Amino acid sequence: MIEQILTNKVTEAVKTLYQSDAAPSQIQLQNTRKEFEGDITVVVFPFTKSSRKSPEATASEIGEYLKSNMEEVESYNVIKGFLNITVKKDYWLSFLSTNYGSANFGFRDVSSSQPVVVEYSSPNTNKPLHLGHIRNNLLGFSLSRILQSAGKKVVKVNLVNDRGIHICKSMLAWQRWGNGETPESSGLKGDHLVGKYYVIFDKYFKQQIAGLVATGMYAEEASKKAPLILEAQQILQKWEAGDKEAVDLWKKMNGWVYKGFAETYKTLGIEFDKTDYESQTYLIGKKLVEEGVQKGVYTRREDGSVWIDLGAEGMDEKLLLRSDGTSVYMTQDLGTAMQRYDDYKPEQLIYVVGNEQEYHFNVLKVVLKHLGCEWSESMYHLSYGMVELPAGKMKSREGTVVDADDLMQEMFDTSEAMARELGKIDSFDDEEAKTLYRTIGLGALKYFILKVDPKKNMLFNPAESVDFNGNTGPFIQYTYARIKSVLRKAAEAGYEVSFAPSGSVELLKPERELLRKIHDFPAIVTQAAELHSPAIIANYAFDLASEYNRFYHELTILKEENLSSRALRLSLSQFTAKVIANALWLLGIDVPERM
RNA sequence: GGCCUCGUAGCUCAGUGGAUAGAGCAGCAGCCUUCUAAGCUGCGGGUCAUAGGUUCGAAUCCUAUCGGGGUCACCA
Repeated sequence: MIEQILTNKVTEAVKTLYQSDAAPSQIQLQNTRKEFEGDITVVVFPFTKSSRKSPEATASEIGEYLKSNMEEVESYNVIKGFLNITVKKDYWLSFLSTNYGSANFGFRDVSSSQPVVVEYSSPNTNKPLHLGHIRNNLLGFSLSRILQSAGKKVVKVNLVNDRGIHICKSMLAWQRWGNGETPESSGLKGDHLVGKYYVIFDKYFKQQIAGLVATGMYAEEASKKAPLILEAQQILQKWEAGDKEAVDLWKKMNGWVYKGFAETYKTLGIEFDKTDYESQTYLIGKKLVEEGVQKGVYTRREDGSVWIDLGAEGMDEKLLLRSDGTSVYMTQDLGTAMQRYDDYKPEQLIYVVGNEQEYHFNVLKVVLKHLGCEWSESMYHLSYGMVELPAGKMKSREGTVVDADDLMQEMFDTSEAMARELGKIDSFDDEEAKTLYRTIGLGALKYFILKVDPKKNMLFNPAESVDFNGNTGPFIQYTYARIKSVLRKAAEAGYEVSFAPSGSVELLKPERELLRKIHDFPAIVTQAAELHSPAIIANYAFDLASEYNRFYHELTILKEENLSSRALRLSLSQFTAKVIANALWLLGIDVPERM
């Protein structure tokens, strides 16, 4: 890579010219801004201390040194403290000809021995997936692909929260008001059916609370004493005791939900290597807590509850086990983490979980450390922000959640309407058209969500998310499809899409800009993996597509009569298509051959 | 209240130590006998929340203040 060579040569220049060692952090390279001539810019301000000359003079001296000592340098110019280097076209052309046919340009082979474990999705089994889960799923899936492409072995894990009081609420409501309704009899997706009874529970529960409050009870007390919640707790106790009736119902309803989830995951296009269930891992956690008590790092109180005091770490006292011996959230996560470590000895253990749980994960890390698990340092919480709606926050109880299945269907419908309006599918058969609606609808949704920095809260505006113009997934997909069309036309005309480097071919500005952009891709993948941010890839993909569109409009391709130029532009187009496809693949977005 | 986090154009977002802070949307004006107009070009739009500080250089780092969000459960 040219950047590496340049870094070395600049170090050498500073050493030779000023008898001084430049620290790696002092060597700042950046892409030259478009309004100036050049490809790569060296910022020379850091060297003026050792040169004891003006920034301009320093830049000129280094520029002169590079020009005579580095064969890739064509020329240079100096503006203030910025040394703009123009790289020889031979470098660019050889970069193009050696890489344009490579299927996995920008991706590294998997080289790590220990895997990175990415846990994401992690749904509760009492209601269907919603918009918040979509952000989670897309981030987790995309991050997995990014890490893998940066050379990591990746294991994608889903941790299903299949036990607890919330499930029992749905079970109770179904027993009482369900009349034996099943997904088959109702025509509802399993997860939606179970979610329906969760809502029914809540409705009657609220009525009971209101009734108790009317008799003079405080609301807080009423919510603990309402008959429905007491019954749900009884079911939970029965379940923990292994009561057959409770367990059978639990299995049946969870089965419906899993079927529904599987469908949603499939439509969304995400998958897992392994699925864990909390009903199986919470016991490991309990054992760990016992161990901690025996080691004396956790303390058991008189009532039987177990605590850890994290005052020394600037945190609170934290409950690890209830007085009745049942486990809490932290207990389960301890168990799950330990199991992950035992199974994989991961290089890094990544949790894709909302930022409202930041404190929880900080505590989890420290609690494990107290147990002597130094590996807890390798846990990384990818803490993403909430998805807000124009009307405000999503609240399941107020019916303001955006259901995942509904949302995807809406995207498909909109893309269909749009494609018809634009007359895009006249030559498509039904099957191909349907695939296109899905590809584009999902492309719009995924890009809309992934282009935002994970850690930030984001606003989901339904009207804007179905927009297919501008900075959107479909714009990028369209750029790809158009390149494919050009390549098809070229093949029909008998032009060969191959590039033989030739000294006589010119490299015009739009071509050079496009090549520079493509040249950045491998570095972008590395950066995205380091920062755990699919948004970096998304924004890059848009920049690249924009760059191609400028190239496309400024230069003819098929009508170009100079053979070398046409070959250059065709191979450049093909290269761009490949990189766009690779970038979108990292985001889990498919590309259409035609649109 | 303690801790965490965010605040950039009318709106949604890029930009985390470098040049005159960028896109898209929305608004206005152009471009389809042409390789796909889901596109391209142009115009207008900014006290980078505020005030200090560090630095040759700050939207970016530090401190304080203001504003939004989160969190501090024998919920998950």
